[in-house]
Amino acid sequence: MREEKEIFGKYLSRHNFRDTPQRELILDVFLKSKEHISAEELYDIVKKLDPSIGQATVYRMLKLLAEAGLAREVDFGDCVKRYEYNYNQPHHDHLICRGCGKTVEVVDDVIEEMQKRVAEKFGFELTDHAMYLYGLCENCRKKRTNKFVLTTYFVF
Amino acid sequence: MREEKEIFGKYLSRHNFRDTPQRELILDVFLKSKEHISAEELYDIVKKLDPSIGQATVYRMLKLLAEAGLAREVDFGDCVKRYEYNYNQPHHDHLICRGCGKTVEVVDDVIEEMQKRVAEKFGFELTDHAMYLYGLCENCRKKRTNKFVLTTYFVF
DNA sequence: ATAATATTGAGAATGATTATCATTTTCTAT
DNA sequence: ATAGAAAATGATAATCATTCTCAATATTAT
Ligand SMILES: [Mn+2]
Ligand SMILES: [Mn+2]
Ligand SMILES: [Zn+2]
Ligand SMILES: [Zn+2]
Repeated sequence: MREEKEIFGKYLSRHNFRDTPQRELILDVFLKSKEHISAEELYDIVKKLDPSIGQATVYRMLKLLAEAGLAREVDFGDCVKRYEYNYNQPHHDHLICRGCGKTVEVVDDVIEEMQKRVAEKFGFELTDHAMYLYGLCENCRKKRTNKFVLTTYFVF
Repeated sequence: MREEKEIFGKYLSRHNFRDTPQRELILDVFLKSKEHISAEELYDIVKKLDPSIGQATVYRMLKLLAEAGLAREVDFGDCVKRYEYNYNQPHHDHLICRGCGKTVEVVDDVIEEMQKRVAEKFGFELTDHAMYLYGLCENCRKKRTNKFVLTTYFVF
């Protein structure tokens, strides 16, 4: 909390950007927010605390946070940019349930290593990657099965 | 070519969809097109052959092709849906150059296997995944290096 | 305090995609 | 071949997240 604000403060002065109450408020809310928040979701919280804040400011701020290394952008496949806390966090990928949207953060060293090798095999130097594993969580699998049983039961 | 048209014809009749000259033309063009084509790009080609065709029809047709299993949707991270030929094709992922956009189709059995295991470890049944490896191709790395050398030369 | 510069909020604009709807086309049963 | 039901089409409007524009305001270094 304290440390992140310092990091961001340094980022601002390093770029001759200015410290404003809007930026401070948005940073506070972001740091307290749950993971994978979208600009709209963040804006909804922020405007309750200060209705005068415009949504463009929230969009702009999230971009700054990503540039400052405090946030990472993710996209679970719906083309809505979501942001997660990224300061001193180890890299991870995501496992997402197609049924309920539940996400799990995962990382596998073998996969990470093989990705690098695959890239090198084709003369590429890997800079980054996007990996999203989609599936059905335990709960959603149960529901799916029940529905199927029910349907066939009625049909025949 | 012949086979794909048959597949699509069966798909149409199975769903009580109709065979139209627009659909035939768009299918023809899609089958001849280069990989990873967007709706707009396909529309640009199609409208030269038949200027009366609307772009909505092209969008609708690509959705049908994906449903019929003839096309697969991909998104290289810019939130533009692209479609690639998918009939009897083995699964593959993509390696994309951040410098020039060049793509390479890749697949790694170890990665595929580990993805399944990671999902299972968290109680998920994997249905599909999106994996995009981003990097710099050999050419772009050379350019990048040259630019860097030049810059530092001038700065110091 | 001042001037230079950055930031803000409102609203317009964007760009890819989808929805709407009146008109036209296809298919199927006569 | 023909009529009638159903589906498809093309033009256009709508959507949605995001970015842009710009006049008004705030911050910062002097
Ligand atoms: Mn995450
Ligand atoms: Mn491909
Ligand atoms: Zn679930
Ligand atoms: Zn390249």
